[in-house]
Amino acid sequence: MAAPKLAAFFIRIAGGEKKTLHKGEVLFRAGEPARFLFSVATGQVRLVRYTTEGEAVTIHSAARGETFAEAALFSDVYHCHAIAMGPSVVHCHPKVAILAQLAGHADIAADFMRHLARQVRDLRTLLELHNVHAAPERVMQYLLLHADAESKTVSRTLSGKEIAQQLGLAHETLYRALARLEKEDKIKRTTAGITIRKFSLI
Amino acid sequence: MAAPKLAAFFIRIAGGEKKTLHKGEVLFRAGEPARFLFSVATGQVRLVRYTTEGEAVTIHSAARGETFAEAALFSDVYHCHAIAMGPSVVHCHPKVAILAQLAGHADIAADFMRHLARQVRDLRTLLELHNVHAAPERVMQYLLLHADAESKTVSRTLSGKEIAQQLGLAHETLYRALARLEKEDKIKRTTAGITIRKFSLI
DNA sequence: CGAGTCGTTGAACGGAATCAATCGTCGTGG
DNA sequence: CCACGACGATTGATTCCGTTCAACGACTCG
Repeated sequence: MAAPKLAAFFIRIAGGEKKTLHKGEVLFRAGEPARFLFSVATGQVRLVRYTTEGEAVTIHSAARGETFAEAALFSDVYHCHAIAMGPSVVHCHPKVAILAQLAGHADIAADFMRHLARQVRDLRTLLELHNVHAAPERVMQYLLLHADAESKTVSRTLSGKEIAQQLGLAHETLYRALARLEKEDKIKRTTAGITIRKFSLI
Repeated sequence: MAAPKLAAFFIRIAGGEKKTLHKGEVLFRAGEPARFLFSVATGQVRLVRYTTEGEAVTIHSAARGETFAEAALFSDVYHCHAIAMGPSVVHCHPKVAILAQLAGHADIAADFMRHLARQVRDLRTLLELHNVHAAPERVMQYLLLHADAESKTVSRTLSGKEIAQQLGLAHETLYRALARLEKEDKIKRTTAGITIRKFSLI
């Protein structure tokens, strides 16, 4: 995923301040003036809208390393609520500073576009992955897409639960799929990560 | 979805030439120099990679109105293959022309960033939608997100099959979900579109 | 007037979610 | 330093519902 890179990009051009949230704390509400973009250092922040009946509709769950509210750059107010799902730390990047940088430096603007385009591509790939119905197959393709080309290994940067959430699987299903793939000798699990035995992307 | 708007944006700044593809025709291959960005006028184009074993991995299915290969802007070569899934017409937008416009006009660059950011937001929303497991609920939330605020109606711009594909559902399941929602009096289907009876987003 | 596609409903199967329980590890505080 | 709690990883049993296969009417387009 390119999200961590985008977070680094934000930090580089804006120098954000940190903010610590406890579980359930509201970072911003719909209608409030949009002054910051955010990146998640630790924890998880969920963006939700509410129906007139009070039912919540989740727009996005930003996990560790991901950014959110980029659209705030082009909007006066936020259009959803941001709520911490657990104890979390977020970086706040002032919108005006980012806009100034983007307007003043064509190379920085190009960088930003590159990062957005990459994120679009990654999201579409992930979305396509969700259309693979068989769990072991979906996991295998995820691993193929994320494996290092040289070592054919996916490092343990994300926990199993986090990967399962990305893949839209229950974590039990993910572990079962991994166990099955290992039994079929398609992957090998070590402390370092998961190594692919048979396949690799051209 | 914002994709159609992005397509219009491309056309506005680049003036693309049309290209007609028959089913199975290859638009570009991985490794070829990236000279164009594309938008789908009619039909459907699929982006795929292949494993060393020859197994196809779909990266993205670009439907009518959507754009693809935006990442080509920042890459010398394409990193996947593009294949028409059926008889299709695509607009080809010369990369150099777009880059020149983006570099020369800060307002156009800002437009492009806005469109990319919107697309990121839409994709994340769609991704989140896939985590709703119950089909009627998923369909309901899709309708809530896409309904016109005034009329509370989703117009029939996409066919049922296309919506089902977006939602990651078999089309039969979508129709069953719609039938059930209508029986529960939550929606009303007319020739104009689908009207939401009870809910609406704040 | 066919051919093809969309919309719709039925029946049966399979597999993922869910509930539940266990084990290991890490950090924390007493 | 150890007891405790929290959480990740793992496996088992059961339920449920979405997929799949199948069939049919309606509609459009050539």
